[in-house]
Amino acid sequence: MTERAAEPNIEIPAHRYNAALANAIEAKWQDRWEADRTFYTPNPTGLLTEVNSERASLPKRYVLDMFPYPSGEGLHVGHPLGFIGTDVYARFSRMSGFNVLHTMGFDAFGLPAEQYAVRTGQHPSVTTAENIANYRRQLRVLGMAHDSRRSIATSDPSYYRWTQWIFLRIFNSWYDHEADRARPVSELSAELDGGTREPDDGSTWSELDDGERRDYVDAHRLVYRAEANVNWCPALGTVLANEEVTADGLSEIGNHPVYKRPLKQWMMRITAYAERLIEDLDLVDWTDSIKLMQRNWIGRSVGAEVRFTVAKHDGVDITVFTTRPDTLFGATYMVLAPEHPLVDTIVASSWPGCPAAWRGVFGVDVSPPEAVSHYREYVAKKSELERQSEGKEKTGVFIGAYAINPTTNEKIPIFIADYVLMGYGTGAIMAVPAQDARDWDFAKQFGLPIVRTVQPPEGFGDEPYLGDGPAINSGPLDGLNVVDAKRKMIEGLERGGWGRGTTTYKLRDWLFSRQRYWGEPFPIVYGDDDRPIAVPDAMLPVELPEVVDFAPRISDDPDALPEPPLARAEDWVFTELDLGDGLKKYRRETNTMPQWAGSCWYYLRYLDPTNEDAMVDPQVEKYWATGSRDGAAAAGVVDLYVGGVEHAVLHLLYARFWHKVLYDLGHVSTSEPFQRLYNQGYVLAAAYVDARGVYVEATEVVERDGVFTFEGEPVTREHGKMGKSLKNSVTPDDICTEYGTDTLRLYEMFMGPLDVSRAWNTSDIIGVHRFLQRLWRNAVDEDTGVAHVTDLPVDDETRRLLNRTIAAVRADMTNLRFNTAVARLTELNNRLTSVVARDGSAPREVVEPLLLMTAPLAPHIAEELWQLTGHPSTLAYEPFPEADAAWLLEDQVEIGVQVDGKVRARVMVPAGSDDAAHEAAARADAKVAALLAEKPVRKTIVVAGRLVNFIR
RNA sequence: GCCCGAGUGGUGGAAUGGCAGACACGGCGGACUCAAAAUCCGCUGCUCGAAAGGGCGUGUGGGUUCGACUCCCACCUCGGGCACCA
Repeated sequence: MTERAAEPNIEIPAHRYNAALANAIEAKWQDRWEADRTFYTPNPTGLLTEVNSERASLPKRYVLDMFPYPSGEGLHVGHPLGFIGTDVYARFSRMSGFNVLHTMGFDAFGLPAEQYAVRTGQHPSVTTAENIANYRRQLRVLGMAHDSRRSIATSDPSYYRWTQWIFLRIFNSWYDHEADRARPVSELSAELDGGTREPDDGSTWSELDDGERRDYVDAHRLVYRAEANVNWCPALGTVLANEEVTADGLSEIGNHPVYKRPLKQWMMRITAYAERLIEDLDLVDWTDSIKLMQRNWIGRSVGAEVRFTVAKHDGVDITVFTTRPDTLFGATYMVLAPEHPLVDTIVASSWPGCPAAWRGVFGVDVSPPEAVSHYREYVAKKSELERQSEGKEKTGVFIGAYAINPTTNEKIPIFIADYVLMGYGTGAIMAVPAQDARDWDFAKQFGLPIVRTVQPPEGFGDEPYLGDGPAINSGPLDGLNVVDAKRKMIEGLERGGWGRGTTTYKLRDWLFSRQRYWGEPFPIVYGDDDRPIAVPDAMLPVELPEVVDFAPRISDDPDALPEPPLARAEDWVFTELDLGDGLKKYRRETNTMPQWAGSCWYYLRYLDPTNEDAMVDPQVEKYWATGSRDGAAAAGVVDLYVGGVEHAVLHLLYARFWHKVLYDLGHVSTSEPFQRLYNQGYVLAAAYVDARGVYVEATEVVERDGVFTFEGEPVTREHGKMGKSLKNSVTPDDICTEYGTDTLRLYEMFMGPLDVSRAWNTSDIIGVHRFLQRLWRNAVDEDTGVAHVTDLPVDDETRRLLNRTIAAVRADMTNLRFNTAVARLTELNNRLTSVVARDGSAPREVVEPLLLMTAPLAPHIAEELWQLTGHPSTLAYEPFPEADAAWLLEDQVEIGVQVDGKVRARVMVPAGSDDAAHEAAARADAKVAALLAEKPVRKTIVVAGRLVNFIR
């Protein structure tokens, strides 16, 4: 602000709306909303029924933000963009007659708190509590109308008790593919015991002993343990998910080297839901681009599995997956993933006659097994960046063995190469260089034969051909197009027992365990036989032990073994429990859950956060999931979910997966969690880089004539996402102090459409601040602080503008177009300014609807003015204004007159007049008449109320 | 490399087949003031013109249409996502 109150002869009116007054009003209303419990949302039954209880009979609307990780930095103005958007929408929804659920929790487990703890010795629970307190303070300053009782933190034992409870529901389930849903494993055991179901692995149930039966059931659970090739990061002492490793092979957090190594891990069988996760995207209102991202991530592909026999190894088969079974005649070699289990079985002890290049780059003297182990080492070390820079350069090693192509009976060499991944399909491919770009590059590199099986068009070059065409060199398939050839090949494979049509997914099972301290402990113990046993529900939560040394055992040695911090809490790990058969000794699971676990279901806990008997009361769940709402029946419980697009795949997919398991088991009544998803844009800001390429503090950069300097040194300007790393943060606290919260809220909503990234520019804020100042001045005498409103009617033109504004703002609010809503309100307010200048007072007929429409955006000033204009109670539940249709119509409308598509004149016509009247009015214009006199008119187009176009 | 999205005044943006540039910032001018600030009023896409008025204009090039920022094709640039997915 540039108020110069300190200078002597300056008179600022005593009641001018400036930062000081705004802050006083804001503090007053924030205190009052809290004291009056204004935004408590009633449940229809159960624990949270006592305040605002009459609203529980209204249709419900559930508005949700992606909850934040409470970092030590606090919020910058980029964070609340979505929060303000949902707050505006929630306030608008309350005024539109909905019982609105809106609150804010904290995704409080996670690596940053743990790393900070390792550095400083401060316990993560202490820093987390401090950070949450700071976030709550900042959110309160922003004027959020949250139901504070419903806030949760995922690291709170009263919350993660239920995360563990859900884990056990999933652990105790299996996927019944015939019924296409998850069912309790107790039912699986009962069916096997009762003989109504046979094991699906060829064994006979009655011949299995108790241990084998348990192993069978364990192997079918939705949560299971498996050796997984994981990203082991010795420096963090933990295993990272693929998604947490950067493109150059470093940990996303901390940039430490990451090595691949096999390790026994907990997995969740999300792949069982692959098909439903794709299909049910049709039920939700998400943007097509987000749906497409999820579909691509799940990556369904339809094709066939083909069995190849291995020459000189009787009974050893390799099964491959291919999307192009029609090209089998052109399979001239085969590639296994380097870690494929059959490699060690079939690798030759010495090279058969083969080109030297096939032996790899490890020297001519090494044997095939040595070459294999060298290559595996090479692959484990190779970073993603190095692979990327290789481009079309392919690497691999011939393992000295041959497979038989079942269609040609020819021997084809078997290679290992890192372009084949163990986690996709069967970890083995048949290579068809003529019809696949990667196989083509590999074949060219290693001098392997290329046989076309699809006829490319005339003039096609020396390249792989991926298009359609008649089959050639393919025996009985010759002449068929790709689709028909695929079908015929699959029939042939199935008849001959060489394969079958099948579908695979890119999606892999979810690696669920972490070797960290600051996460949910698994509710799992091990008995003497080392088989996992679920901790009974009654013993939940399994609380994190209060260890002193919670740091993971970090190491520079890539061969070091992961040791979770919890393993060192021996008093906790070794325990005596009575699991129904007397006190016995058990060992606790020492892995913890990933951060995604807590965020998979927080929206369900918001429904009934204080319930100690259930995750959520079933009746409460039913109300918020299926309770009457405005439109058609919905598949998702949350009506509007707003958050960053960076969660487009992982979080949203994991949460959908958990929700579907809970749905299958009857714990929730909708098949999807989030009905409407909206991705807000990022707040960008200028950032400055010095000569060394290091970011400098943006607030201290000086501009002169387009040249930017920092401490006298020239710096370069860039644009990037606001945040600590670019040193360009602006905090909401500073803006609230300098202009007021309402100004900040209004500015963030006015900057642009919610879903578009926008540049922060503090100097633009003054515009919306002036809007509020003018609104205040229109309703209140700046000298006395008393409202000057009149009950006299307004002129017709103003009344028309009022009603047009109401109609437009209502539509904008519904569609989250807050930027244009602010523009419409500004227009109306500017009109009101002229009316006040003319009449000396403001017509209540305009002021009141204007206040009510402004209230969702700038609630504090709206409440204050509502009170000053004579209303004792809050406007939070006042009905949102409705337009009077009679005043939406004009007497006269201006239309454009085009001659040959060019606008040449504008004329007035009576509203609702017919085409002939439009044309007559247009022809009556002197300029138009002059133009039309030059040449005859061939055709006339009239769009009523819009334009007339004369074509000559 | 593949996939998705976006390119409109000096700036943020508005208009989803029908009068391009709403609203705001910035700029220019005026009123008020000794003066400045604040406030209020007016002008502000580029260009030719003293003016009246004309020409051009939504990344580029084509196309569909009486009419295209909007739909289609190709290209360019920027942003985001993915990593050899058979």
